[in-house]
Amino acid sequence: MSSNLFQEILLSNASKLSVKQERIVEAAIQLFAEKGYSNTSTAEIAKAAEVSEASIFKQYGTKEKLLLHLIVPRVKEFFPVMAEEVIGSIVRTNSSLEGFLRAFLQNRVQFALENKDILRVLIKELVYKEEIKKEILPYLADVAASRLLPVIELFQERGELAQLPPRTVMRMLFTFIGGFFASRFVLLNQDHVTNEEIEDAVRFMLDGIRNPSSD
Amino acid sequence: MSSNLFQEILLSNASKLSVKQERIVEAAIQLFAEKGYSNTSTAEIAKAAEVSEASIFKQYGTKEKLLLHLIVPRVKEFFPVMAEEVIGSIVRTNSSLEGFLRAFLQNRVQFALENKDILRVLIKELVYKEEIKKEILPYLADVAASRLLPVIELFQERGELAQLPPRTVMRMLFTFIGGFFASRFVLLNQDHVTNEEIEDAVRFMLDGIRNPSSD
Amino acid sequence: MSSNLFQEILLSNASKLSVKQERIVEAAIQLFAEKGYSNTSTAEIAKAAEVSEASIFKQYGTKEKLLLHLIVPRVKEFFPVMAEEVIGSIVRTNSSLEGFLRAFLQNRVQFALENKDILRVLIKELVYKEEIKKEILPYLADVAASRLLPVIELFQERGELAQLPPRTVMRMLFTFIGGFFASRFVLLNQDHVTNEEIEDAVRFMLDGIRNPSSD
Amino acid sequence: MSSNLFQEILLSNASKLSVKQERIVEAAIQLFAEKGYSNTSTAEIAKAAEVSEASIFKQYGTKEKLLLHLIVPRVKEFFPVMAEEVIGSIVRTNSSLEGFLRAFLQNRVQFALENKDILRVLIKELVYKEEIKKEILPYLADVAASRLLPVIELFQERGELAQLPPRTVMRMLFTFIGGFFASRFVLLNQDHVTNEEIEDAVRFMLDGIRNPSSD
DNA sequence: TATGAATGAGAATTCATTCAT
DNA sequence: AATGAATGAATTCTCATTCAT
Repeated sequence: MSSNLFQEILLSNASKLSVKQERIVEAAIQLFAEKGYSNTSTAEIAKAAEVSEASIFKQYGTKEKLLLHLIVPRVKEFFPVMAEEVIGSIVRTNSSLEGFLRAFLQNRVQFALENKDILRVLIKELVYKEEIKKEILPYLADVAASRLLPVIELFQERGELAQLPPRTVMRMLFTFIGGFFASRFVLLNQDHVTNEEIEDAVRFMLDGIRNPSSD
Repeated sequence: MSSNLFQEILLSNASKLSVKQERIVEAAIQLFAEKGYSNTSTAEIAKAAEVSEASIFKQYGTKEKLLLHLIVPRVKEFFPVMAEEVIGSIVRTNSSLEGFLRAFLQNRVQFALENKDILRVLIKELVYKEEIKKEILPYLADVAASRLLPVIELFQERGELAQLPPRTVMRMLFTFIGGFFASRFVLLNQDHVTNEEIEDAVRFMLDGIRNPSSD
Repeated sequence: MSSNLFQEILLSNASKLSVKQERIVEAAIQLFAEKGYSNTSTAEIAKAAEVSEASIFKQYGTKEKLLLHLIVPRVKEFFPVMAEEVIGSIVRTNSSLEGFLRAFLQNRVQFALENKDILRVLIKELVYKEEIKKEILPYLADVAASRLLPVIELFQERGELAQLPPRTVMRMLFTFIGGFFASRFVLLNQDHVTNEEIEDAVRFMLDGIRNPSSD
Repeated sequence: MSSNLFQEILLSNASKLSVKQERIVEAAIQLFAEKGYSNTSTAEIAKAAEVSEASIFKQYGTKEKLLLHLIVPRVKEFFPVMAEEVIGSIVRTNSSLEGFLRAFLQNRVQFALENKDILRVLIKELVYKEEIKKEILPYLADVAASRLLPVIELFQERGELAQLPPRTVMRMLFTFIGGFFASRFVLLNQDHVTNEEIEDAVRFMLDGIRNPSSD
């Protein structure tokens, strides 16, 4: 029943939100980020947004649709943008693999910090809610793969990247980057990420932990 | 209020469970693993376990205590064991860093597959439930650090491991391994892990993705 | 935790109640009066009031708050009024001690009969529920003392009242009048009080049981 | 269904209680006295008595029977004794009305203090529980009347007591004494009663509050 | 005699949702 | 467009009671 909700909302062009609707969205994001969708009642959202519960339902129909209305537009905005703005531009500037990874991570961390709450909601519900997972995970995987694989292949052609199957490289990067975002923003609830941390991460992705001079 | 629950249960020696009580535990683990603690009602658990709801509460007092009674003993069992059995033994056999990582990952993946549901519960609630996170995460971090840091230092002395701050190495490994377990067992809900996957992971942790011959 | 409930409700100006809300109040008073707060379920109240249980909780939050919302406004109304309307006016008309006691008792009995159920609730819970006792008894004692002591002193000045410590007189009167109301309206559940009973009571308060001509 | 319970227990000769049974009785009396029968669970009693809940039910069948087993034997012991020991003896010693009232009140206050908890239970449940009231109140009234009326008539013959209908005198005394006990031991939960208080009460019962020299 | 284990029937409370105004 | 009022269906938890051992 909810399997088409994601598509629906994905394709719909979000109309401008009124002041009250904006308040609902903000309150919901914040509460969902903190306590999770399942542990947040519509009454709490209404109170935090200073609107009536009825208004929420008038606007969004069900609590689940509200969740999707929060997540989907940001997901749409998050990953596709990754393609053009981030990857494309960087690659064309003939940057090194290291430069690319650094810029990519910096850029996405920046974005995550600016959208921290919605990211927390996304990660939490991706882990917790089967419906969300089933709807969004394949989409994320597809989009991300279509953006990242060409880059990986490009760097392999340039000889900067180990000759592993591109999908293997991608999987490793996703595993690490996913772990990075989940641990920093959800588990540790960090409000900022130091340059050092980013450098460590870039270094790890590039070279791992082995002492290169050990033979 | 619940901050002592963890300690309490951690220190308590679980008494033997009757058949019905065993059924409660199994049903709860399975349901929590699938739908999450917050989306599982005690009525569902009772039905799945074929006991009365009252029996659950007689035994565990509250739903939250039930959750902790599922998680805590396994967490106790999971990590400390890591020290002696896994790390210790492996290190003493003078194995290489690569051998250690491979054995470690194989061993923990094996353990995870044997305790998949409880691991899923743990990861889900670690991400979702503030109380669980606050109680268990520091404990996990402590135990894990006390086990892993000596190993890291050992391999650094042997010159096999890059001369990075041990805590940095540890953080990177946790990030990756955490991402590995969370993605495989929670997001993808895999029932097995191929050798290839493990080899890829070991390779990535050791050497990253850079082409070593690129200079 | 409930110690501020009384104050809260005491100070709050009850808003107008809808028809259904009025029905809740009536049903609750009647049931609490008959069976006591602790032996009345919210389901029973809902059924008697022909509303849903949810409506009760939407309106009052908890069962205990409902109880206080029944009691407090009436207590407020009951005793202060005693001051101006009853005592004040009577005293100023230069009535005798006997006339005062008679009028006072008649007036309060009249009031009690008109508010019999709520009085029964009050007395029952005053006796039974520590929280109610702790919150309301001191308030009742204060208000009553502040009204009655001046009257006692006035009649002592006039020489109509025995030269006993005013507080002693007050305590005796409270003991007797409290016993009178509790026995008549709670124990015996009387629906009316005869003039004869009032006269007997007035006589007893004034002169006790001793034969005055016995010396 | 419970209307014969009282008679049953009243007529049964209580057998000696075992140690555990004694503990049950003590725990129940104390808890009922504090929180009331309706707000005390059998689980609490079992815990306080350090026996199993099953033992309580084995012994007493139902919670209500337990209550009656606590109350009835003491009520039996309380009032009949009043006849012989208290009233009879005092009257025959040709004591004055004042002496009688003083001795009576002193004696019953003493008894009440020695059995404070059971008295609190009795008063609370008399006020709160219809079944208890219906069963015990008539019995109390009967016994008390049969003891007190002869005394009243005796003092009237001696001319010490006002020439009022004996039942009227009795009712006034009950009202006052009931109010005295209820307020001191239940509402105020006093642990002792001063001589002064007793003197004040005796004085009030005898002479009321009127200034005798006012004519 | 004593009790550990189990439970059916309720209890208070919460929740997402509807609808008339 | 917004909401106050209302609720059916759960939800967590409690309770007196039973019974096999």
